[in-house]
Amino acid sequence: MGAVKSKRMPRAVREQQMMDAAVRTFGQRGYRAASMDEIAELAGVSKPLVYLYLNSKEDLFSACIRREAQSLLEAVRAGVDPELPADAQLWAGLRAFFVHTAENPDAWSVLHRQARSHGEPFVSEVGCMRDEIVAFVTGLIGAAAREAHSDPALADRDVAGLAQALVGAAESLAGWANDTPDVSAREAAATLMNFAWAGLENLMHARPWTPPAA
Amino acid sequence: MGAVKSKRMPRAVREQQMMDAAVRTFGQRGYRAASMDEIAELAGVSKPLVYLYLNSKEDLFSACIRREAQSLLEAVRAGVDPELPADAQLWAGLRAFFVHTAENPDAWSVLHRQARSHGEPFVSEVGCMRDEIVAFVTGLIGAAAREAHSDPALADRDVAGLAQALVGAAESLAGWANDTPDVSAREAAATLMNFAWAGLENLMHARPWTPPAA
Amino acid sequence: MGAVKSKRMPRAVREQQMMDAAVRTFGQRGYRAASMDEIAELAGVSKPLVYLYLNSKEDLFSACIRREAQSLLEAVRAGVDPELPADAQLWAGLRAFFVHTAENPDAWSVLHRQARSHGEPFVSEVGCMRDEIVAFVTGLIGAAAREAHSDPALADRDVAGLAQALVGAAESLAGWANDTPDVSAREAAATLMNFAWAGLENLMHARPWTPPAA
Amino acid sequence: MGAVKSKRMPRAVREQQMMDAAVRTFGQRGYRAASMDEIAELAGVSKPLVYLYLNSKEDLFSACIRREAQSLLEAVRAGVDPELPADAQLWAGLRAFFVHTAENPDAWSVLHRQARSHGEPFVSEVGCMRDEIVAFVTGLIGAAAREAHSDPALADRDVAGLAQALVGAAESLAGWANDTPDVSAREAAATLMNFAWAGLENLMHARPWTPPAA
DNA sequence: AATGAATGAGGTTTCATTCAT
DNA sequence: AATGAATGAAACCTCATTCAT
Repeated sequence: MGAVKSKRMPRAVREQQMMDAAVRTFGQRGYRAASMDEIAELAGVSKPLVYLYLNSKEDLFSACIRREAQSLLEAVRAGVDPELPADAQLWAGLRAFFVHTAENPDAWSVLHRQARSHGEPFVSEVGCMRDEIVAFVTGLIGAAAREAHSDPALADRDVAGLAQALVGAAESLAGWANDTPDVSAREAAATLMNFAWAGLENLMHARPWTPPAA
Repeated sequence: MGAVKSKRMPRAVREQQMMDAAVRTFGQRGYRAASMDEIAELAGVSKPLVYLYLNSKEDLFSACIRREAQSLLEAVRAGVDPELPADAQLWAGLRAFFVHTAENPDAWSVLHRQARSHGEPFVSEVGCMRDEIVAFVTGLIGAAAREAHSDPALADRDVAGLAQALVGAAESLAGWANDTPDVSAREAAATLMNFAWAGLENLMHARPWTPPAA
Repeated sequence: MGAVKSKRMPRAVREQQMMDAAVRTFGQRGYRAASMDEIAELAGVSKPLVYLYLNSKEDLFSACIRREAQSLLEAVRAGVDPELPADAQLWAGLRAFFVHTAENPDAWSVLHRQARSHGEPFVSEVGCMRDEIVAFVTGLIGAAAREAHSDPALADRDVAGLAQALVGAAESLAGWANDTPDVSAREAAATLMNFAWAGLENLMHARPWTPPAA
Repeated sequence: MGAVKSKRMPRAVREQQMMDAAVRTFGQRGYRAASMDEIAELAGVSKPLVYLYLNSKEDLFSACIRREAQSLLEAVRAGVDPELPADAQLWAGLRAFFVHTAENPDAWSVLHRQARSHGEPFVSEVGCMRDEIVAFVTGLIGAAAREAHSDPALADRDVAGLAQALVGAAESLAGWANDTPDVSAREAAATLMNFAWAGLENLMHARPWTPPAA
């Protein structure tokens, strides 16, 4: 099943193999339901080696979260060209995001579903990554507003709200796209972009929707 | 702690007590980490009684999912007045949704986080509820389009995508509102409405954002 | 092997059976080498029941220490008649002590050997019992000195030193008597009494041995 | 931490380093709780080297027992001058004993506590040393009796009992002195000498304590 | 209607020990 | 002379589940 069982690998390589197996197992079974036995077997090593290198189930899970969070962040960053206009950057970033989550569904499950359902060491860990993404998006939205000479200038609070909603919707759509056949990354990105860009424009041109008198 | 320990309750009441305890425990600990011991203790009954009434941990979890899904659906339906215009209906539905998730955070955790991370019997169960909500929202969007004499008519596929994105964003915001202090249900609803309505209007007036040449 | 395997005993009885098995196992194998599996089997129950009733290996060991320390103390106290003269009381106490340690060699091993080699929760626990015994002996020696109208009065510090040496020697002899065939409790007691009483008399008559000029 | 990590030492030296580390670890943690990992690390070598030189944990422990037993015996022997009178020899031997055990508490813990709590290969090993010490003391007591023209001659059996009690008391006091702050080796030796010499004199002058009619 | 007593199965973790270089 | 890589076996502990009343 797992990787070809080749013996006596250098530590760094084995560690990556173990984390690959761990991400797959955690992503599919969840943190609690995943067993170290299964992870070790999938990695093609014995359980004690997993403990020798990665210390404990908790540490292993944390390591996975950090590795995959880094990987996702880098994928998004690598996908955008900072020379382009803001809407093109956002579009590129969303595509990169959905492509990455589609290509690494277990990693996405670890980051989005499992890490958030299992309490404190982990929630913070993904929280950091999410904050970085939100900051990135916030920057893009701000830049877009300036490019459009938005008048009156978009309030910071509105920008933040938009960014939160956008990232939230993206997270949710990623899960949906993964779980639903025949939804391509590009399609998910386009749907969201449509949604998001419209909201942006309306806000920038001071045409917000207002609640009826409560 | 749990309910006052009074003996000899009719079955229906006891069952509800057990499910209350179960929802709380599942919501906070997760499906795997929750133990039948803890649930029984919190419910103020012995473990065999839980098994007598609810059969197994899996059945108990399913029962919780169904009960809470129903409860959420009813809350949303009860919140909207079908006589109002579509945007007012949407606004009311969102508020009802966010109020309910804020008032029942454990139930929301069960539906949104725990049920979706634990494989097949459960994922389908929440899937049904979600489909009903999506259908409901789809209906609203369609109605809104007709009210606006949208021309050309909004494609069904676009409506579906929008509804998905809207529901996804709502789900995401519900978690965010629950986890973040000082975010009221009303605020979450307004943020999302702003976001959503703008996208809707743009689409209905045929001003979609189009991707640059791929 | 173990107790007859009779099912559905009341909790208190089962607990005693488990502790009997535990004392035997801990006494013979040592704290670390004893396995909960072995204890459970010897007690004729399954391992989970041991954990249900006694919580953890550490708690089980502590419980054994406390029970056996109590038992030994009571045996010694029951053995002496406070109406008798001090030397007779000492003699009776020693006999009771050696009889008890001979009849419960595993318990004595737990108290004297195992508990003292395994760090802090346990060392204090036996320390308490030992202190009670030392106090008891100190009282007897003081009484003996007064009965003999010791002149000059025996210094408190000397009494304490004697009591420590006496108890230490008794502890040591108990192990020796248990490990050596053909040494009766009575014989051990007589040897020690001989040894101790002589020291007492010399001290009481102010004939201490003095080191040569260092 | 452990020895400075210098490579390519001759085997004999490395072996001593390992045994130093082993004695320290066994003495503090106990036989079972000590891990070969810890010993190897403390010795500044890799685990396979420990196995290459010392074969197994059991062999390593045995080797420690033998080395430390020898060391203690030699210390005691070196402390006494056979030209002196018997009481001076006893006094010197006790001092040497207590000094050695105080200076090597881990070694003493190995010999007195750990070796005796872990079954057969080890118990015999320390038993040998103990027998040598008892024989040595027996000789001294006999000599003292002869010097004193003890009349009637002290029965061999009494001498043996006394020697056992003396050695037992010494062992016990050694532990007590190590565990109790502010008890010097000299003080422990004096306490015991006082105790012992009095008993000896009484016996030699045929003034034994006799139990009341049993 | 309800429970005290009990367990099979499986989880994480540690450890003495060996292999190949 | 020395070690990095690796493991079989067994330890402690937990949990869903049932039996007998």
